[in-house]
Amino acid sequence: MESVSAIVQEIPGPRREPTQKRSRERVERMLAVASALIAEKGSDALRMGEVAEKAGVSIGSLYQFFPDKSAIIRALADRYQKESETCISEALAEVKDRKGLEKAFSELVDIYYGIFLAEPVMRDIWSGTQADKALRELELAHSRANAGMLLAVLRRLRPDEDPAALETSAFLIWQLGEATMRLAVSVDRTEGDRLVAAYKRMALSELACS
Amino acid sequence: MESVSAIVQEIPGPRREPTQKRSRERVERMLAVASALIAEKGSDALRMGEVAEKAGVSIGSLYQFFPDKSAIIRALADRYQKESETCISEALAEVKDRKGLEKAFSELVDIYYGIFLAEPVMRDIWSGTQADKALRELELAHSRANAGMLLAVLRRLRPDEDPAALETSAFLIWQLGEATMRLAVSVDRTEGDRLVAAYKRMALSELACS
DNA sequence: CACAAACGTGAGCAATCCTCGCGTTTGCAA
DNA sequence: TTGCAAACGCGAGGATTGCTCACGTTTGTG
Repeated sequence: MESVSAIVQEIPGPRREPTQKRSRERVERMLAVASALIAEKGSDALRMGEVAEKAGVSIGSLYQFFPDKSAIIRALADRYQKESETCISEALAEVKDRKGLEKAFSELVDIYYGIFLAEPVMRDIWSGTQADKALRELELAHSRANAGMLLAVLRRLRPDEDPAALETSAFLIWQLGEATMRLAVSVDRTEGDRLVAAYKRMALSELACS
Repeated sequence: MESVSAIVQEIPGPRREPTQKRSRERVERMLAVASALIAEKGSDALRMGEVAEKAGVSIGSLYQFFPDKSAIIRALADRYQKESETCISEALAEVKDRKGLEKAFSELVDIYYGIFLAEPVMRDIWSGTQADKALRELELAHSRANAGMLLAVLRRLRPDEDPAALETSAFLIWQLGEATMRLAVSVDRTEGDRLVAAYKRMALSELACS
C-alpha cells in the first residue's frame, strides 16, 4: 500500500503541491470537473482546456498541480484505490478457514461488481486508458497491492504450498477478476451476471486447489 | 468469421481500394513499415508522417487507403486474426470427447502463448491500444469469433447444458485467456509460464464442469 | 509594511492527425 | 495512336490539443 501511494506521489513530477486553503479547493474543483467529464464522455475525450474552463481556472493553474493529463486520471484512480483497499481488507479480515475464504471472496466479487456497475469513472479509468504507460503501471501496482491482500490470506490457509505458486495464483485471480469486471460491465446485465458467476467458479476452483 | 471480416471491411470508411498493381504494392509497403515501427516503438508511438516517409509515399497517399491511424492497426490485426482462426480451428478440429478437448485446449494455449511471445506487433496491438474504440470493438468481434469455435465444440460435447451458459463459459474462457497472455508476456518468463499454467487449471476446471 | 513565496493567467508554441485541390499515370475504347 | 475518365499520387496547410513560460496578483510572515 505504501509503495503504491509513493508511486502516485512520485510520478506527477515537478509540480506545486497545494499548501494554501484556496488552492486546495481549486484542486478539488479540478478533480470534480474531470470526474464529471469522464463520467459523461469518457477519459479519451477528456480535454484539459475543458477541465480548466468548467472548473473556472486557467489552463496554467491546471498544469501547476497536474504535470500532464494522465496525472489527473491517476489522481482519481488513486482515490478509488484507497476505497478498494479498505473494502478488500475488510472483506478478507476475518477469514479463518477455506470455507470462510470462499464466502468472503464470493462477497468481495459481488461488491466489486457493484462498484464497477455504479461508478462510470472507475469503469472508464480501468478500461479505456490502457494506452497511457504511467496509468498501466499504476493499475499494475494497484492490482499487485490488492492481490497481495489475497495472497496474505492464502499463505495463512495453505502454509505448506510453494509461496511463488500462491503468489502467482493470487495475482492471476485478481487480474482476471478485473478483466471479468471490465468485460461484464461492457455487455448487457444478464450476460454480465453470468460472466461474473462463471469467473467465480473458476477462481474458487483455483483458490480451493491444493 | 464472415462477420468479422465484414466489420473490418466496413469500418475503414470511404477510402479507395487499391486496384492497380502499383498501388497494391504501395499499400503492402505501408503495412510493412507500420508493422516494423510498431514492433520497434509500440503502436502508441506510431506516427502517420513517419509511416509515409519510411514507406516512401506521401501522407496523402497513406490516407487514400487508410481512413485514419487506427485503420492501419486494424488491418494488421485482421491479418493476425486470420492466422488465429486457422490455428484454432485446426487445434479444435478433431476433438471427440472431453479428454480430447482438454488436450487440444492445453496445446492451443501453448501455441497462443508462443505466438504472443514471438510477435511483438500482435502483442502490442492487443495490449496497448485499448483506448481506440474501433479497435476495442474489433478485438471483441475477433474474440467472439474465436470463442465461437470453442463454443461449437462445447455444444457438441455437452448437448444437454443450457446453451447460453455454455456460450458465456466459452466467451469468458477466451477473454481471460487473452488477458492472461497479455499479462504473461509483460512479466518475466518464469512468472509468465506460471501464470499461463494457472490459467490452464482454471479454464480446464470450467471446461470440465458439468 | 516589506518582501518572498505561493498562486494565477492566457497567449502562443509544438506536435500531430487529417483534408483538399491539383497534377500525374494507367487502362481502355474509339 | 490517341483521347479521356478513373485511379493514383502529392504535400502545404487547417484544426485540434497537450503543454510552457514570462509576467502579474495574493497571502502569510518577520
